[in-house]
Amino acid sequence: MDSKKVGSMNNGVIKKTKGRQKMEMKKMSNERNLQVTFSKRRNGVFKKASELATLCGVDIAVIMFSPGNQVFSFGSPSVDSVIQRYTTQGPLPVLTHDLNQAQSATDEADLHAHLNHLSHQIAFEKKRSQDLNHFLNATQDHFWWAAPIHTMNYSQCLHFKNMLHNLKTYINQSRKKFFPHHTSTTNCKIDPHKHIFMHISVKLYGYSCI
Amino acid sequence: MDSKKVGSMNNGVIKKTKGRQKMEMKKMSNERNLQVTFSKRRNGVFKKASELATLCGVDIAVIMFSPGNQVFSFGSPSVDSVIQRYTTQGPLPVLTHDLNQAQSATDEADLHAHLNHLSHQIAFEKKRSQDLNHFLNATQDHFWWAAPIHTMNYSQCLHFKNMLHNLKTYINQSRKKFFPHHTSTTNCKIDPHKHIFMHISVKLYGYSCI
DNA sequence: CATACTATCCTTAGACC
DNA sequence: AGGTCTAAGGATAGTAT
Repeated sequence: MDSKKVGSMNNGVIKKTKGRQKMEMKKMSNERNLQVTFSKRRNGVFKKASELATLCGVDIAVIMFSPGNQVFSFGSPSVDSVIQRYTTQGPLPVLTHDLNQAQSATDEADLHAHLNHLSHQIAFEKKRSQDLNHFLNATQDHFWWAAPIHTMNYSQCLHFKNMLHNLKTYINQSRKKFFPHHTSTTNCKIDPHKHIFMHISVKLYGYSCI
Repeated sequence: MDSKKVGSMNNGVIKKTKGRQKMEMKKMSNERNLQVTFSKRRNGVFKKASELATLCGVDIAVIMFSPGNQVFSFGSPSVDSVIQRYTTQGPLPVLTHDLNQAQSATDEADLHAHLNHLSHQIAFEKKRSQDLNHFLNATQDHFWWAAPIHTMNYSQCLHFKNMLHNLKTYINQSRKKFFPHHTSTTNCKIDPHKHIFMHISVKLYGYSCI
């Protein structure tokens, strides 16, 4: 129904929805929003880089380290090839942009914030190591792709994506074959072009393997 | 005056203005437009990267080679620092850096040792995947398990079955962990932790493996 | 944490300077 | 090469799920 629309109507009163607001160019204070924003914008940057590579046929690499000290990268044709080319032929100071230089002044407040941040990182790593430990204990003979998604690099994700795509196809075939009257549908969304660094989603409602 | 508006009026005839058109995701044919687009989008990517660095406090590097083989780069705090960090610890997702603060030296040492141990295991898994990727790059083809199921031989099917079994186990694990009170089998999210590069979601309503 | 939604704001193709 | 303008399409902050 229409009533599902968020913020459009509420008790017959038009409620002001929170659209996009002008972004203040400084580090976000709200940790929660920061996380969401990072996730979104990270994909945004990767997408832009991918489009640029496709449209203009340029080689490009993007490397970033999240606040949690985790690495994310995108490369066309590959991160390593671009880096190698860069280190070989081009550390020439052609164009280095320093747009965000205004905040590079490190004062005591920054240092304090940094230390605070580091302790957060420690906590994060600790939790993460626990997750990994549990996982490793649980599956002695696991395959790489069964590892937590965030440990995969780009090519591994591609790999995984292809696997899921194929899996979906096969599942659909099997379902039709063995459950022709099953009305439910598999819902595996694989965006072919836009989000190449992709989001794939799989839900296991019921699975049985002989 | 209004007459300065480009394309709005021409000889008393409303002329269709050229707004932005939906972009076809392939290399642009027109050399001139390609050059212009590259210049615009290059700045766009740099801007996005800069905003991401500022808003979320991430270290990021962008390197690209124009069609004319010219280097453009952006880095926060610097391209080289990010590259170095990437080449040093990059392929390994975990690994911390040392702290100057000796607040909890014991915990830190413990944690570091633990992470080190885990990183070895991860490295092992990484190597496996790299070997696989290498082989697959050589053939420039799809991965065997990504091929239609009927082209698999017996051992491959076995392998695939194990893969699915593992996937299922892991998914269930994750579900129990993050949705302990979720009684239904719906919505099994692979969501071990933050910073997931992609989200997977598959519905398996019926699957049978030979 | 990821995602769906929507209102806003931003980016940019194409043409012109 | 850059900068301007316009209109369309894209990106995304905040929120709820």
